[in-house]
Amino acid sequence: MKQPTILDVAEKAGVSKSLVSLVMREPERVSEASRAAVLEAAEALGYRPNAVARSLVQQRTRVIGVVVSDLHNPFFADVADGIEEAAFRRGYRAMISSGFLDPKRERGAIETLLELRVDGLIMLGSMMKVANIERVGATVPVVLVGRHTRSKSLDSVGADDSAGAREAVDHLVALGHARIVHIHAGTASGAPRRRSGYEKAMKRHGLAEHIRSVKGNFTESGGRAAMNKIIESDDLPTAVFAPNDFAALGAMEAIDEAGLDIPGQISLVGYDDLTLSGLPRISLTTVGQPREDLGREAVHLALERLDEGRRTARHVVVPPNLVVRSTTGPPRVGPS
Amino acid sequence: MKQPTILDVAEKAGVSKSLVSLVMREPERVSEASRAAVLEAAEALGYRPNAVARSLVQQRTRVIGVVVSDLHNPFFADVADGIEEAAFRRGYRAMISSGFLDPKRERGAIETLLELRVDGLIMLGSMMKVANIERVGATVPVVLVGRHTRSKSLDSVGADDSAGAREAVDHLVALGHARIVHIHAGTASGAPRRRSGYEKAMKRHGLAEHIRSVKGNFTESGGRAAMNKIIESDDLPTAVFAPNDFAALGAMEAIDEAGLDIPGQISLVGYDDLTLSGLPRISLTTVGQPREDLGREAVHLALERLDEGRRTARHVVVPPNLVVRSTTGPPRVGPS
DNA sequence: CCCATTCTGTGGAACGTTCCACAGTGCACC
DNA sequence: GGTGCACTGTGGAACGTTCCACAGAATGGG
Repeated sequence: MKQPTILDVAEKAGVSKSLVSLVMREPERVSEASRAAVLEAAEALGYRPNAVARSLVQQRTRVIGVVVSDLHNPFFADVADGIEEAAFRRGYRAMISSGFLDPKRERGAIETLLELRVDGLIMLGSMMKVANIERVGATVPVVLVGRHTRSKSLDSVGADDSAGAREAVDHLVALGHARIVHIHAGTASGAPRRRSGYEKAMKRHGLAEHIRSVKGNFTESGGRAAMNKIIESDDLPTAVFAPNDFAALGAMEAIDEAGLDIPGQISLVGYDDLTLSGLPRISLTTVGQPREDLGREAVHLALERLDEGRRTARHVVVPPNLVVRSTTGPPRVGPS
Repeated sequence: MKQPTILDVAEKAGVSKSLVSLVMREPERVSEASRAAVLEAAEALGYRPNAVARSLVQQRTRVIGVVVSDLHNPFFADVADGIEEAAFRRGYRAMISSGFLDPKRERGAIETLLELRVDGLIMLGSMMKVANIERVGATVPVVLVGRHTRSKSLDSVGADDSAGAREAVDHLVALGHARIVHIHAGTASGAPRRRSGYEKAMKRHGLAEHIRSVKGNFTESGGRAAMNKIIESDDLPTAVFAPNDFAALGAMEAIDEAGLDIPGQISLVGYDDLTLSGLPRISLTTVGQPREDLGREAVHLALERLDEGRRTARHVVVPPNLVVRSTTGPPRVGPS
């Protein structure tokens, strides 16, 4: 059970510990003979370098901490994939931890990661206040994903939610819709931009009078409740723009239950392009984000600070893309 | 950027480093006065214990490594949640790493985790050969989740796939089905048991002559392809039992496209009870597994070895439960 | 043939903790 | 009033690496 150390290898190979260390790190700088002896000894003993000891002396772990607000959200899983991939390629690894959709537990996860001395921190869909995160940013580089900020100390990367909302509205207007309602998700990560993007786009099309936002959130039940409220109101819109796919799914359920037809009576647009949104029975029109790119870009930002010494904040915005499926169509013409 | 150490705190508080350490670990053993002085100094400096140094001297990290074969599979996300939860409660934390559905990369993830000296390893849906994993088991406690093994050195926890398959068949037979086809997923994790469970249950019902397995796999496209083959064959069954929900979803698509009615003409049962299977438009009858329990049990097994010194392998089996939704119903009576 | 340079390899300090043996102080008890 | 014990606190060793200054041997140029 006790693992061999560098000293065991050195003894077995008949060399000093320093030489063993050198073989592990820069084999080309060691003579053929010693290198072979060391490698053979290491192999025979089943030696595995102790990253803990290395981290202690090097004052860095080559680990990037990733706090995911919700592991279940497939959106984050894709981003996390991109992060792991990119980190690995640059000689780092990612350590993923869940925030359990709770700012307190998220705070705890960060604290743990910092005690483990991760070199950088990437936050996916954080629920915490930016000011609190900024305090963390004083210790290690922090990158916010999917959340915009003007912070001077934090980096961020996210899709252009405002542009995404505009694309959604443009698409609906092009189909002939005017009475387009937005379900908004309050101040949640990215939600305000989607809302203002919707409002701006509506105005640009001269539809300011039809702007109407109903409070919901990023969950299925939130979308369902909001949609029910819309259905119960006396004027039914011809299209609904949900704040994300989960909410859209909830809205879809509410519409189905009300016996209304999608897209015949109500067109529906989501946001995020989850895998499940592409299932034939769902086939939701939605705004996609380049998820793995977001992850890769986040790693890149962290490493710029870590390895290249950048000190000023950068905020990267990537363009979203509309994915048209079967939940949108032209509105029914004339009075129903 | 340089973080304060225990020595900085000791100096500021005017005590020895040992005392600071003691305050951090067992505050009640320190006099009121010194404790206050130390805590105040720590707070003022923003001191955060260095887990790397602690791990080095304690020869343990209190971290459990989790290798997930595929982060996108929501099934694993749920299990991972249970793991993190249970680990945290017992004073450990989980470090999640992806295997990217590739044995080689899985192997790499394990190696990295071992270099970081995780105290235990939990493998979710591993793609590696058991023999290779057993070698790892010589170093740290390893728990296999969702995969059965008779290994003498590895622990495992999984649902009783055979019983789950039986429940599925029993349900279909109770509805009046006899021509029940199984889409099998070859030798993939858990698949053989589901298949043999199906066969045994069919025999028990005296339906041995109707046993029919079609090759598929655990993916949507695999389920779709298998279902298409079934549809093209000249005798259409009245019910299909898929190896998991993804495959069932693929089968559902194939059935929809063929213009057949579910459950009118074909009943469909999946396996895993993914969240998306509960969506109203999908509403798949499926066999559920207590996912978070699996995670909790896995942590428990690892900690039994770690903290209680168990040395013999344990294999825990938890019962699955059938979730009846809308894709199953009585077969159409008489000749179609 | 001597000196400078390159090539290999070495020993010790350092990283930031924990843990252990031990020291001093004060108090109760006989 | 001495003895023993509980209570607080201390200093040093240890954990397994990396890194640095340096040493000795080999090589090459003049």
